[in-house]
Amino acid sequence: MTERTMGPRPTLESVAARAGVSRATASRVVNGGAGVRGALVDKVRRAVEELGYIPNHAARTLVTRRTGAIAVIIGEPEFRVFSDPFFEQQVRGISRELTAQDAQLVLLWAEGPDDHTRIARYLGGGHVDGALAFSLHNDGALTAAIGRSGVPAVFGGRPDGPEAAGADVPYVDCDNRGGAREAVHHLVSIGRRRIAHIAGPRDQTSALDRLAGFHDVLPHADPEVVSQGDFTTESGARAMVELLARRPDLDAVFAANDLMAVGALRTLRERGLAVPGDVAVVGFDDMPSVAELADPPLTTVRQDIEGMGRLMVRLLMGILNHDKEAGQEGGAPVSVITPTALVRRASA
Amino acid sequence: MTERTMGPRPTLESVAARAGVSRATASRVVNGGAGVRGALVDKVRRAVEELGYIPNHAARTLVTRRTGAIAVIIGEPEFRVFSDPFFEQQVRGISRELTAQDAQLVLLWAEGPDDHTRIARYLGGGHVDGALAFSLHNDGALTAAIGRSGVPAVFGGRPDGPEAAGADVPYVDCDNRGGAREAVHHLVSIGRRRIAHIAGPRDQTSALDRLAGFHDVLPHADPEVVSQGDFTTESGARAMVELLARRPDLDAVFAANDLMAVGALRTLRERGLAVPGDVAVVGFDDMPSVAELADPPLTTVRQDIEGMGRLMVRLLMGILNHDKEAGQEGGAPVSVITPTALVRRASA
DNA sequence: ATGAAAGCGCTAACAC
DNA sequence: GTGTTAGCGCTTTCAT
Repeated sequence: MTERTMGPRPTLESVAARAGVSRATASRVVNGGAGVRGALVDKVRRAVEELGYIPNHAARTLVTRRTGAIAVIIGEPEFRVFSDPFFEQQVRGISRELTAQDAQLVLLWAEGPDDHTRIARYLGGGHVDGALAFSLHNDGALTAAIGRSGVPAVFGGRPDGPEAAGADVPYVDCDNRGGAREAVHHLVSIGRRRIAHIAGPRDQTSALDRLAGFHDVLPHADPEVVSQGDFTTESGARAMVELLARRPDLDAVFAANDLMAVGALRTLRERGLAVPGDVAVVGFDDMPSVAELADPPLTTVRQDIEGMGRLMVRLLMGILNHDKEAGQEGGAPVSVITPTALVRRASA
Repeated sequence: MTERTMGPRPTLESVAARAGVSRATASRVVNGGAGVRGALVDKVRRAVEELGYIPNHAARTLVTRRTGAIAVIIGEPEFRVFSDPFFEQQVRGISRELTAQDAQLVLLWAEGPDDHTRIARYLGGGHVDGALAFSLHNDGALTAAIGRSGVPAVFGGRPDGPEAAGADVPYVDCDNRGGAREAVHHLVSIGRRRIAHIAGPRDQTSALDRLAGFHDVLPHADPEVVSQGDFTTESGARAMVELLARRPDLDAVFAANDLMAVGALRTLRERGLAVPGDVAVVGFDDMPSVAELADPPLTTVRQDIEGMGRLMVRLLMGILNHDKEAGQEGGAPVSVITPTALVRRASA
């Protein structure tokens, strides 16, 4: 490696000197070179190359008031947030889009209430330009802390709770309600009439919205046909047992996510019921290694999780640029609801 | 919320003014207050409180040349890095220790070769004080890029490949070889004599070291008794089939990780062989939701994964502080090998 | 113990 | 187009 005995790191000053221009011109070139004669642009570029110049981030931030970094805040009401494939996909989408926009991802892991103030301070400290957070349950305090910090933020999933009530925070979520409607419609369209629902946690908006979609199509459904789960496979199996006890004659079930649908499949198999022959099953999410590998493969509602992650970034960037230009609060923040699509496989 | 119509954010200047001291004194107080009269300390503290002053990070970094941020670099030769529970635990340990040290975690996700230069540039750009990376396979280029950047780095797992050869990079790893020895010793001590090994990928040092440990205890083992796996449950099951074909009389098997041990358990069960009656099985890792829940529960070698994550941070911080004081390269970087412990359960 | 002042590296008016 | 200049907010000698 031909590494010149690197003294102190080269500064814009040294680049300018070497190129025989002023610091201002050097700066212009480094930042795109608009309004600088081609000859000089070349000269400066060469100097940058030869010196191995890399702009000093702190100095730049100090004057521009932009850090180029975005915080991704992970609350952890549950164990295993990261192992969750849903989550991983979303963070991956975020990471990719951030990279594409040349921004950095600062990971903030909130493990408990003590961390809320720490995070609020951090956000308030101007370390990042904006924040991305997720609407998990029990995170009212975190949501509030983020709001208080004054840093623009976008949520993944529709926020809930009193803190979010009038707040009108921008978020990205899939059309949970519409997707659920489509799922139930599908069951109706293939002739099912005694349709049950395995609902997700009552403190997660996605679960509530899916339940609402179910009721949109079946407004007169008996409360007995909806059983409560918690998004785990186990709970799905248990809920299916309950439903079967209450309604032995049911001919279809819509589970609020794939994992619970797989649990239901298990119970059904144990009882010797054929799917979809006796009971048709529809899930939600279209989790890669879940829906496709289920037995039988799961008909489910797909959502573009990675895309939602990317969208969160774009939305945030939009808000940041808007803020910059419009000075004060521009138009109300606009949330994005992404479409879902029914994926037909063998289970319904 | 009593929020004064916040104009521009308060600066040290305004704090000093309000406290009736100089900026220098205010700065001293903000940074611990050493060598400042108690009365003044109080005054300044109060001003900070009243104004809601938060130090400007960029300005501070500009003069101190310290960012207070550490990069965590995630290479991704495989799909599903983050879903890996091993990985999650380690990152969690890192995150916790970083928080404890009041440092920030900047996540760098390297998805392909194109990202190497991007990452090298980022590291070289002085955005972070140091970096943490992992020794996955096929990451020679990444490792090299990190090295070239000149930023102090600590690896998780013993690095491999030509790039790491003479480089002598600091790393944190568990005593894979010693742990493997202990596992095999245990099998010997309970009277097993025909012991086989299911090895992990040949391009991962952890797998190689475990294999070496196996040979330490059984130097004359026939090559036939070691079968190749890739750390997945599936591969463990297949490897067990092979071993059984080659050595129908084997009475014990040491798998290089828990997942493969579980696979072996499955094959054994299918063949109607009792564990540990006919064949004793030992794994490696003591993965929470794997070893304990296996049937029968797995005897395995435990390593403190989260602790290793924390150690990576401490080691890095040690290097950073050392660099700062000693000016130039201090003593050679010292890696840490953490101890393992055999956990006896039912399988051996 | 405290203050005055220099300067970290950069961008952005503003002049030319 | 290009250069000059004034800070951004902070830490840190260096006097006092």
